[in-house]
Amino acid sequence: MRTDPSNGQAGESRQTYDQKLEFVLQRAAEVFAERGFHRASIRELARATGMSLAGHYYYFRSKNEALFRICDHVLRQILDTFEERAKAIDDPLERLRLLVFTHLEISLSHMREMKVLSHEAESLRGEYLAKIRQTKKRYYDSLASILREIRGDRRGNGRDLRLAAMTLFGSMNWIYTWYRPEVDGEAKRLTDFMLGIFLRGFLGGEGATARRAGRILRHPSR
Amino acid sequence: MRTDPSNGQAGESRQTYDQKLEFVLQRAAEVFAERGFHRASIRELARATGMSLAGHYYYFRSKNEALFRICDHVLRQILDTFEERAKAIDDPLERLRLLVFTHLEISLSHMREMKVLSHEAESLRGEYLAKIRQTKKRYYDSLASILREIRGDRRGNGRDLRLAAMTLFGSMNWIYTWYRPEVDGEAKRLTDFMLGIFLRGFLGGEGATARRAGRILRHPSR
DNA sequence: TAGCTATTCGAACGTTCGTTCGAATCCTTC
DNA sequence: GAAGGATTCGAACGAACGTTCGAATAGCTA
Repeated sequence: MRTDPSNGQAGESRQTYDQKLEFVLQRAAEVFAERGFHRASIRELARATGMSLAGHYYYFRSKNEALFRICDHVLRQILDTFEERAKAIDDPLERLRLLVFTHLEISLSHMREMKVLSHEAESLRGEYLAKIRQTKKRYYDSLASILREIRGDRRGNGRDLRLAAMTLFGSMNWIYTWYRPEVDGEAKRLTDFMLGIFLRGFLGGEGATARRAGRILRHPSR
Repeated sequence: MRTDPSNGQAGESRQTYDQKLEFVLQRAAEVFAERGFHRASIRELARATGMSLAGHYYYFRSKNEALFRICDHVLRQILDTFEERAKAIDDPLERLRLLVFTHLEISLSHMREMKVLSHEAESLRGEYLAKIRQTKKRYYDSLASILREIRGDRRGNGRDLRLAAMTLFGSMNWIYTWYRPEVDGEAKRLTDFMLGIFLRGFLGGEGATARRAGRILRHPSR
């Protein structure tokens, strides 16, 4: 049995393994999203992939590892994409728009993985849970630091900042419970809407930053 | 075996039965909230109540019925409390504040039940699921109609209204994932904060309604 | 105290679960 | 076409699950 994907022989076979792993995890995400992690069995996963029950254990050590990989992958995808895109951006308002847009864009294109992440990640145990929480915290810190910068530490306190961040995360992470693509439009529209509500609310509609936010909200740069 | 609580003999014994049922469901909510509905077993519930495994089937027909009762009870509690309180209130801004406050107040005082409702209700099947969804829709319609009244149908469209309602619900329903009473304060503070963000954002900071909302937000009536 | 009903229990049933293991098959390389 | 690792499979394991059922107990009424 192969113990570590990176140890395999190089070339074509390596690629095939990674592709199949991705395929298996994608189907797993669909099954977990539809049925819930604990209710879904690996026998159902077998039905969804066309493989045998035992065959899946070639791609993950346990059901929990499969869950971890799904959660970790989509969470890192959001965080990495945001950090890559934000490298060239200094304006905190633009960085906030980028964070919201990236979050929503990946949420809509990976709805099932996001549902699994939001809904089932806390079922993880031990090291798996610790790693996911650590990445989530890194993500939260990114948002909090942007908000702190936007507000310029002139008003409010740390508790308000925490509430603001959680309020925004709540709006975004709740999407998987109601979003329907044919009704609700695409990521850009949702970004304009949710960022609009949040930013006007967060800045209180007064001051120079708020007026600049008003211009950005009326003429979004992307 | 008793088939319907309301058929029992009257008086003390009746009261005892209802009290014990409430006790059992409260413990069940704690276990379901902590472990998740599918992972939690009735044997664990037995450990939490001090009763035997079989004894629980005197209070509910199935594990699914227990879940339904928990969800239905807390959902109705929010809706009924809000409708009762809102009877005497005409101003839609005040009604919105009442809705948010009631939702948050009951969320904080029944955090475990709310977590079960938000997290596990979609695991229900058949008639149970239909009933919960129906009540949720009634609740959504209440909010949507208030928002429509506030906006006065002057701007935006039905889709925007839907997004606004879901954005607000998202902020409120996400609370169970992060709320810590010693850090985040009580329902009134959360209401002022979340309603403030949402209302300024929803009204766009312009027009007479927005100015009136500004006054209400600065001098909350409760 | 006797009798009746409400309440609780121990024990078991059939099912499904995650996981393991040795064998079978596939695919590449020589 | 033989060799050898990569990949897949059938079959089975023990454990845990939701639910049932008849018996036992508790508590009230007569």
